[in-house]
Amino acid sequence: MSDFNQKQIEILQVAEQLFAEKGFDGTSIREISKIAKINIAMVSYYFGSKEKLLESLILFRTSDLKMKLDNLYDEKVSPLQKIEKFIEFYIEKVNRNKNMYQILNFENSTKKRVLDSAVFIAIKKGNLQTLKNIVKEGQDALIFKKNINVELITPTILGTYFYFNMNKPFFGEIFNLKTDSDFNDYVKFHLTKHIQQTIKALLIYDN
Amino acid sequence: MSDFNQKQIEILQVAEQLFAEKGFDGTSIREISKIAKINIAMVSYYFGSKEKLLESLILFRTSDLKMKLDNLYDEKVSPLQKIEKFIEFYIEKVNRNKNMYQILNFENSTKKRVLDSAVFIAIKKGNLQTLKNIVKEGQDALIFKKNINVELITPTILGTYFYFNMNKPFFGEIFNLKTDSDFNDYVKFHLTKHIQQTIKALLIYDN
DNA sequence: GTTTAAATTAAACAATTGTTTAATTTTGCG
DNA sequence: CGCAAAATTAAACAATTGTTTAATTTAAAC
Repeated sequence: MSDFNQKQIEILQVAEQLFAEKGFDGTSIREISKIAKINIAMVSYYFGSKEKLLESLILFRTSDLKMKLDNLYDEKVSPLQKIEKFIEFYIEKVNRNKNMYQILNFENSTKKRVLDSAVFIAIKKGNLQTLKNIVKEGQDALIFKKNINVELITPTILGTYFYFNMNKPFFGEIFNLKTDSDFNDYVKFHLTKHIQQTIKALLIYDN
Repeated sequence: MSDFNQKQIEILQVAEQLFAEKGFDGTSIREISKIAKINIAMVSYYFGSKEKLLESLILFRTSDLKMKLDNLYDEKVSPLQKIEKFIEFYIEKVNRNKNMYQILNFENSTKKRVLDSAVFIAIKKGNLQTLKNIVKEGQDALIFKKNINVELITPTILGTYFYFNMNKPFFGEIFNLKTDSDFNDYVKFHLTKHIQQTIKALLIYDN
């Protein structure tokens, strides 16, 4: 497993925050060092380089990104409730790790760094399979309609969340969300519900 | 209006491409100059600074970002068809200006630069109003259900698109999209349809 | 307490950054 | 042509970047 000592973890946490706020290229080692209250040489000493610091951060957080949604499949609840729970867990998890996702989303779209996408593709495929199982169960029970493009459900779930998050100033204004707490509450109680309703409608309504 | 000469436009186009690919901080003026085949001093000469180059780029593209969807409101088509057209136009426009949106999305989430969000908030509010008009029309005609959180529809429309775009490697693999042309075709014919179906279901299906 | 390895430091390193300067070339107009 | 403004250039600039060095301090083991 990831064997980082306390000092390393502190550095990683500061780096995570700054990378999310200002981007990898927009963050300097001196800035990280200053906030983490360490000497600039410590980053190279512990991680080797700035690039490897990012790799270590991803390694450090990867376990957090893995969803344990498989148990959902066995539960004795209706497919509809499984979908609701799937979305609730997903949004909650992504929202808890929003800084890491912010970093990954950007570094992934950027052509500068090639972060090992094989790991993340594997995770995404796992989550997709879980979703496929639930959808199939709902279709077999004649609750969900046929001809569902399951692969595009996750983009709608996470995309809605990310777009909402990326446009914090706009939605903060029109929904009058002043603090981070207000924002998180809105995500938890209203945005999650919107996404649940959207996906449920998509799965059920046959036009 | 924006009075940029041909040389300036060439620089802006190169900058747009590179900023989208590598981020603002990840792109150097020398890199832009090299590709645009100009002297590095020309950027300062024409735009003042790198930061102002970004501002000029935004100014240069802002008119492209404005949607002319208002005419949609008057058309003699059903609210359902208006929604379909709204989404089709929206996705088409965003996809055509994807580089600019990529830049704006990132620079907007970053706490480093404060790009004048007032302009974009105004644009977003305008689009939102158009959508509200359509939804209200559908509700009055008893086609759409009551209690729709219209503000969250755009996040679902654009969020789905952006998430799909941000994860090009993943979706390229599972959908076997090898070229950019394949990708654009998938967006145009399948992703757009998915989003249309999703929003229509959300507007109609009452659980 | 001595010794050895790990941790920490300040300083220097070369490379790259955005920007400016000052000189030269090109352009357009009378 | 002659001339003034605009465009273009190479060079230098100071600042910041990531990284390394070599010396010092701290910690742990014997």
